Amino acid sequence: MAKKKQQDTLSSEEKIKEAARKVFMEKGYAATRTRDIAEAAGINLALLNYYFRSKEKLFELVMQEKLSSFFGLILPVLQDPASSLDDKIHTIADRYISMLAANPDLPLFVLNAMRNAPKKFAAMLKGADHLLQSAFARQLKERNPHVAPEQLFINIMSLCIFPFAMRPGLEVISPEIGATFNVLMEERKKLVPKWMRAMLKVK
Amino acid sequence: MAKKKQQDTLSSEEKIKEAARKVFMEKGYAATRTRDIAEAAGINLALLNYYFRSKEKLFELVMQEKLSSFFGLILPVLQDPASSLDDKIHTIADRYISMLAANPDLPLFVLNAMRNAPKKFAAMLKGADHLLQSAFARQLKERNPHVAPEQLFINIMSLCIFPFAMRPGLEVISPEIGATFNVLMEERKKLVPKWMRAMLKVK
DNA sequence: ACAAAAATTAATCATTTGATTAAAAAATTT
DNA sequence: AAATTTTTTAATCAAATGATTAATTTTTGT
Repeated sequence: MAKKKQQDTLSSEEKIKEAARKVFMEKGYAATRTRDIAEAAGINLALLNYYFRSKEKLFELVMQEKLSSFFGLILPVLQDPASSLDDKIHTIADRYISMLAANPDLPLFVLNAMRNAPKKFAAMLKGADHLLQSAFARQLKERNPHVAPEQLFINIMSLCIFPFAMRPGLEVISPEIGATFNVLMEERKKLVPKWMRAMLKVK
Repeated sequence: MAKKKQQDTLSSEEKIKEAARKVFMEKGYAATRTRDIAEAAGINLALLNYYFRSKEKLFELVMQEKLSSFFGLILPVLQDPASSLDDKIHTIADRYISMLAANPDLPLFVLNAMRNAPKKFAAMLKGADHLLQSAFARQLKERNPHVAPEQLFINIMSLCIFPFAMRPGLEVISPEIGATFNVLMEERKKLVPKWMRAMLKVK
């Protein structure tokens, strides 16, 4: 109960943000009612607009946050010239799988955000473009000149992120996978680097 | 102009279905207004309810269709005991990449549908569960007893499908990828099988 | 303790939205 | 061609929804 006071003392503004994160992540922008958020936050509907002006502004705040945590995790790694390629691959796999195990709705939320508002997304990622000039791309190209580095970048993203996006479907086509999903993902922290090394040998 | 007559003669019911496919795929269920569909179909709003009773019924029709084309493509391959493992991998990669190049919105639509209505999705896929008892799973296990077959199943799905789901994001972090996306995907038809073979050697 | 500012609420508004109704138009049947 | 059925539309409804307003309560500063 050491943390109880802090929870109860959460400001209304923070309670609304917290509720907005939860509801927007679970249902997406269009399916979310501002009343749902107000109820989840335990505050009056008008208070939401008092603090955040509008549903859209509140959503952009949440989106900003989520995109930052999603890409903030990988961009510094890609651009680090000091670490080795193997290090980068290991770090990306390990961090992404850990983060997504704790935030299972994040992939679909980010994918939808990118598709529905590419302009806003581009604005938020200003300066983080030009993947192909990154240290990661250079190292991939050095290790395997036969395959375009963007292909291998797509691969590590796919292997780490997509399993979480397809989880609900996996649970239907194989209940066993549903039951052991977290174990499988934990295994992937070590497997993805091994698979990437194997793929890097392919011409 | 050989087909022109057929287009113009499209029945109202079919025009509505066609418009519903387009709008639902682009915007998702919640963000779609029945009026958008009516307008895109060039018919009166009331006619939509006359033929399809409700927005939800119309959506389920479209979802049924899309899920069928998405999974109908892979399930027979997985269960075919006659074809080799390499054949299966090649067929899946080739067909998925071709289909998704022609239907770029399909992955996100299917992922959202599975997450938002897993019950309905399960009902539609009745009899297609038990992936782990499929010929594909058995062949994976024979070829590489060290890695769980579900991991490799997840991998081929990820490598084929995820690139299309992340395309809008890729275009932002690397405009060059955006410009050459279709070429990259075409290359992947041959690369994915090579990568899968390489991964199958990993213990 | 009092005034001013900030936070919170109930009530309400204006639009949007899915759906229905009743009537008109078109097609089909007799 | 008259009657019947099917298709289509304009008008409208009721509920949902994002947002505002005006009043009340709470907090802060003096």
